[in-house]
Amino acid sequence: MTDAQSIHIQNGGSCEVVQSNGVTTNGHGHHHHHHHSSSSSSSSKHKSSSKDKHRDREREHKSSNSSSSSKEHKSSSRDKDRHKSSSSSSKHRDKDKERDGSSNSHRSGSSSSHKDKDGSSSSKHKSSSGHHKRSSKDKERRDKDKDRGSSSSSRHKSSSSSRDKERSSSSHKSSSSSSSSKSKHSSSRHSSSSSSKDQPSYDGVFVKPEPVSQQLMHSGSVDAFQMQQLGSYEAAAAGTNFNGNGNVAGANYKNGYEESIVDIKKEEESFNNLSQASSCDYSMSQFRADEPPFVVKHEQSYAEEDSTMNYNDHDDDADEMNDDEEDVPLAMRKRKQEATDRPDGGMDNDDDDDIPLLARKKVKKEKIKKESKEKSKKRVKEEPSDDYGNVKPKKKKMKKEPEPAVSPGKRQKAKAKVEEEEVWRWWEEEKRADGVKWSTLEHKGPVFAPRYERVPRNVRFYYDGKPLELSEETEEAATFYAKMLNHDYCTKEVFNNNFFKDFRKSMTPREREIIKDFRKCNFQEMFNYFQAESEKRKAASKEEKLIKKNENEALMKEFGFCMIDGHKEKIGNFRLEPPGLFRGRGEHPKMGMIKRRIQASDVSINCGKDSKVPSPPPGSRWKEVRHDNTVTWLASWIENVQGQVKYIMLNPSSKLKGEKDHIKYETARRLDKVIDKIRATYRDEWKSKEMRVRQRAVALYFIDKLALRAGNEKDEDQADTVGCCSLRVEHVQLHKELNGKENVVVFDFPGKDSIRYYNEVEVEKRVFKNLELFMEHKKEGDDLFDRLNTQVLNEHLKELMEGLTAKVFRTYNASKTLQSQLDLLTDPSATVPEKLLAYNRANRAVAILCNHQRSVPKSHEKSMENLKEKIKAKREAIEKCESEYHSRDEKKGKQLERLRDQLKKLELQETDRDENKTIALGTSKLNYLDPRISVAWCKKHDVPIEKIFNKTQRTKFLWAVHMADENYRF
DNA sequence: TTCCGAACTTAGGAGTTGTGCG
DNA sequence: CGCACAACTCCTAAGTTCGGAA
Repeated sequence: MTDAQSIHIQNGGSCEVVQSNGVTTNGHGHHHHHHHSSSSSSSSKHKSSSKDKHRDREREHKSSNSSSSSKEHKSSSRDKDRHKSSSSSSKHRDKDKERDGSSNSHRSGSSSSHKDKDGSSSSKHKSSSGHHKRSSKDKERRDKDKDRGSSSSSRHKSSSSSRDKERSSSSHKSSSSSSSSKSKHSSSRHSSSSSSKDQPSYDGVFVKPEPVSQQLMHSGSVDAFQMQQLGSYEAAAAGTNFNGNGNVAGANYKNGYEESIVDIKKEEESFNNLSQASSCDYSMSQFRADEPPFVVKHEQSYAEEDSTMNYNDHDDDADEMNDDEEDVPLAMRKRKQEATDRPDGGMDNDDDDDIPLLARKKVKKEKIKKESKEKSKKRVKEEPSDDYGNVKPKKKKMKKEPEPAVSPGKRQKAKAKVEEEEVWRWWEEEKRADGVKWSTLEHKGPVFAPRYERVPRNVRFYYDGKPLELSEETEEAATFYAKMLNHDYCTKEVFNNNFFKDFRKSMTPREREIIKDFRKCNFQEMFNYFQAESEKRKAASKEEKLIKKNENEALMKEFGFCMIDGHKEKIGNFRLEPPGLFRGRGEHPKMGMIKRRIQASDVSINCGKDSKVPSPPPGSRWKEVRHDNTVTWLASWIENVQGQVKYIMLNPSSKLKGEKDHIKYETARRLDKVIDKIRATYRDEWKSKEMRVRQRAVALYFIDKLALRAGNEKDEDQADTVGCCSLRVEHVQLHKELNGKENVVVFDFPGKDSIRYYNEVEVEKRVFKNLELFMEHKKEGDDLFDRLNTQVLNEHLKELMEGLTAKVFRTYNASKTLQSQLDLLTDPSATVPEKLLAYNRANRAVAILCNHQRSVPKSHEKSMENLKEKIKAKREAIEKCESEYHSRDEKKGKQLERLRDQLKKLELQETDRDENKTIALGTSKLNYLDPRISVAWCKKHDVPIEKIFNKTQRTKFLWAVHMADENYRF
């Protein structure tokens, strides 16, 4: 594999990941401190990115919130910071950044206006914090307004507003200030200035880190790493290299660790690929100014066009725009009207109102309430499958021999293969074609949450300083909050308000009469009690723990498995979710609401027609029992906070899940066969006369190159996060030139789970021009791609390849990247630990591409300090040794060598730990990387599979372990 | 034909367990 | 031998996509 070259190709434009180096992420460590910190000042809650922690704390302080909150800080803060808090601010910030100060003002203004429109509701919330909302929201608002009407929605709206607020406030740390000012928190301006670079942190949400600076990295080479990490990490790859000099990039890679890699190759590669870079690490990205994430290679190729086009461009574009009436933004259709606001202009005339697709936003659904509806019943399809007939013998699974095609008849008796016992080698059987998922299914039903146990009488709830006895239901609600007293959530106003509202609902009339002010509630004693209980549990004797463990196992044995088509399979989540407080991520408008206890009468059971129906708890009945073999769930219920259906399904090791997973990767491999054509097509479409086609082509380019998510529209009662199709004007900044790169697009937006995505990407000129066009006459809350949404995009993709959807690109680019990085980084003659390092780097490259982040472990800072201490001590030892060393002293010489070696190791560890601080490798390994690539790599390089996959992963990927040989290639 | 909800995948954090170290 | 930290498991929120209802 080493030949990297072959590999690269990957995307045409896309990504490539890091070349060699790229992979590494870099150290972020540093980052935090840097930037953000300063910004932190902003009081706003949001967190600034990096340092978040600190900030968080700050916030906490600031925030008044309930008394309770007091403590929380610590732990969570950071994490939260990243996500949650940041969110709000972030958005704004983004904008801020872009516009920065001046603009801000405008915005705010505008926003305000919008708000106004929105209406009342918003105002309220806003008041609290933010003010402005962004235009986008405006749209939403509009929608909402329409929908909801002004009234009630307030909350929601409010939520929306809140978002706005948040955004505003948060806005970047610094910049945001403007907005912030209003917002309560807002801090003032800190440095608003920070221009682009600063990070924009969304305050809340992203908290991440700061960029690391490159600093540390040991070697110079490091830079490269950093770069990569930062931004692209790889970006480097292409672009960077070039720009920077290819060498650099490439080289580093290892260097960090030391090796050098193939610079050359990389460079070449880089050309080919575009890079993807991604990431946001918060940290990184920011810093990385240097590198150019993408490569521009294409440009060259397309350059020609551009040139021509350029001239025309304007014209063309213009024309196009005008022309396209068709263009009307999708939204329009839905539109709400409100549209008026926008100046619209340019883009489409048509659109005048154009409401882009969005318009439609839905208001949330009140559905929740409706739960009743459940139509469910209908489905029951019991399709009689032949198989049915038999009831399955529950016998266990047999291990079947491997006969391929065997009919599904499962049961054969086990032959003697003992193998791993009951492994069901479904991958050796034929797949079922139709939508039928199983023939027979029997299970014991879900395990209910333990019933509430009252706290001892001496553990009291205080109201206004006086102990107050609570009814059972009220007390339970109080304990939900008490258990979280030290969590950051408790410092959030939305959380506290939502909780108190629901808390009051659970009270008896008399209690309700008394408890009217949340600030007078004191949960401290309860909190202390739970802490003590927790300690007690930890301190329990071995016997006690063992007993508990056994009980648990017994439960798992009884309810944790089901019989499906004659095989015993593990259930993924056989316990119903216990009641508690809803913990939404980011600035979720519903955080803090009480998730109520689920009763048998809330649960629908799905099982085989001829199987034994699980028995509900004595005295109760299931809401429904159905026999639908076209779905895979065993039980379902509607969760009250968001009104969505929750399910009990099988474990990832099951056939049902594994088969689907296999299909997913096969689809991605099919994409590999047509990717060149697709890339050529979308490039071509950048010149289309139709605005919608251009938008679609540019969006697809981002999805391919940056591995962005599709980006569905969201309701207002959810956190404001976006994906590719839902990007708004404020999430993107265009720079003709930035840090030595041309045509740079800076993405900064809250993605899934409110994780910040920050990336400075060098794009082809034509893309850049198109973006300018798309943004013309739009304001902050407007959709960047107003004629596009995920349905439209996926419909188009379906025409390009069967089964192709936006998410396939993520899977494809992730797996492709792993394959190419492994080829590039693995030295066949290296030792196993070295190979593992290479594997982890390849994995890291993917994680960066996909922007998989994690909060910095709470103990990270401390552990880094410890490590630094050790390094320092080691250095001193070396110095001492050196001073005592006289050239002929062999002993000393050896000792010196040894010490230097140890130092190197420690430094390596430091880098590695720091680099991984904000990067989560598990998500990509579990969901995006074709396991066969890893299996083949292990087989080829004699690396035990256990080194790569832990036990859970091995069971999930058992099919891959059996299917792939060392020659497998994605 | 659009709209909407059901179904299923992807995601990070909390909590628990394992483990190497001093 | 307890500790610090990493590894892993569990949990459930938050996405995407599909297909059926209206």
